[in-house]
Amino acid sequence: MKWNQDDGPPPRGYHHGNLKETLIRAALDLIARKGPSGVTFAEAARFAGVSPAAPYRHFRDRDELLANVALRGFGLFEAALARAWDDGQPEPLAAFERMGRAYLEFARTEPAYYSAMFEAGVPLDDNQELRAAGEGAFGVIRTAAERLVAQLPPQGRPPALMVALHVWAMAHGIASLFGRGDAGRRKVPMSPDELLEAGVLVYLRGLGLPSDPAVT
Amino acid sequence: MKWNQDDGPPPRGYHHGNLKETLIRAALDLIARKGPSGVTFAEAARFAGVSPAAPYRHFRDRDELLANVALRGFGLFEAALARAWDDGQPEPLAAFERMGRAYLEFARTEPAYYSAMFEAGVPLDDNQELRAAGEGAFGVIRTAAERLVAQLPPQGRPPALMVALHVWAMAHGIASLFGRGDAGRRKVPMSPDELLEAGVLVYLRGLGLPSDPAVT
DNA sequence: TGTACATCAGTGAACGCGCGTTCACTGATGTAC
DNA sequence: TGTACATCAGTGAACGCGCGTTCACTGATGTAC
Repeated sequence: MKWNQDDGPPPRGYHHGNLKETLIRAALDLIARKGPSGVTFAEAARFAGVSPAAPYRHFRDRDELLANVALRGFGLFEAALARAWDDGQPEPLAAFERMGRAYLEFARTEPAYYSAMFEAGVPLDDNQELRAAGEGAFGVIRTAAERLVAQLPPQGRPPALMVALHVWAMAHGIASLFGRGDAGRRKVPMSPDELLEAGVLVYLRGLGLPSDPAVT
Repeated sequence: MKWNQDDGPPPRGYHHGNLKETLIRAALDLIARKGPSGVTFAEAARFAGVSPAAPYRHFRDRDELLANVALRGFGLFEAALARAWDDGQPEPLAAFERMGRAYLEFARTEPAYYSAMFEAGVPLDDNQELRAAGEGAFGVIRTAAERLVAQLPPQGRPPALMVALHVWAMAHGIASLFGRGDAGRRKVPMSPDELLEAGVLVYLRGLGLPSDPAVT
């Protein structure tokens, strides 16, 4: 599995041709097997079949490599959430629940990305691009929250930002406590999906949703 | 700060006398400075002022050291939650909110313990004692949820376990996304305490609480 | 109370290992003319 | 189209370092009698 680019002939010879990409994939593989702290430059290079000095042509250090993984992860995450939300079609509440399931599905099927994004301790402060990517993903949740809140009568509307943060926190909490296959995760008698769906429904009822009787 | 036991004269001479304790403190210090993956046997020994072989008299390996830290952390955590809950005095809803604040306070003031308990990847499967300690802490939340749920009319009671899991997930989500001083944490325009309190209140309202008009 | 002995807890030197990082280098690729 | 040259991307050898782990050892402590 060394030359696992999606297509095209395996590159050969002196120049790898696709090393940056391959190193990111190697990092994902290492995160999946040993956690974010198990990622080393040397082993990523070995995985890619190049000399240990080669990664320095593409990343300043290990942190920059991990930041790239997280950056890519946020992009995929945002796309997955946006696809599930689908602009609130056909109906915001159902779309919102669908987005919640997409959140957990991402955490479950891409634990390495999720880990790099939220648990690797990549500093957001000195990486504007990464911060923007994270906010892009959160923006999907926030937009969805705005649509939901807009269904409430104007005098009783909570801040959409707060609603988005609550839902994000619950989704992240469930994903991180119960949502992954790691040994060490707590076992509970309901699936993460059920747990999140029920939690969000209770929460939204607390907000007064659904308030429009025309909506099922 | 090498001989920082709480009291008593600094031990001297060939036998340290308090090494196990000191190694655990060293591990906490290292977690606080570098995260769980920054804990090494060698550096813990150096911190304690003993030879690198000494820790092997007390812990089989690094994982056993971290498991001990987590174990102790769960004990402190359970005590802090139980103290805040205070058997639901004077009134379950207020006590519940107090417990929520205690949760976040623990995560904020003892980030090293919190990290060892929830993020270090210490495997719960092969450590029955640790699992029991974790369940002990969760038991406090669960008991509190039972008391709250009992205030609802019998026909509309949700499972207390589910309620406890939802609240735990939200508290953990908030603590882990916004609740600590690390660089890399998201900044939001409300404090974690406010966010959790508001979230729990909305959630409980969704359950139908407070349902007893005699309770303020 | 004293003595002999077993056990405990820490020593310090040693080892192999993998990692991060640097360096002068070189093969391959792209481009100006 | 061909040639000269600059630039790019990877080499491979080397280094210092800290870690995990083992080992025979030894100082200190506890206990049987």
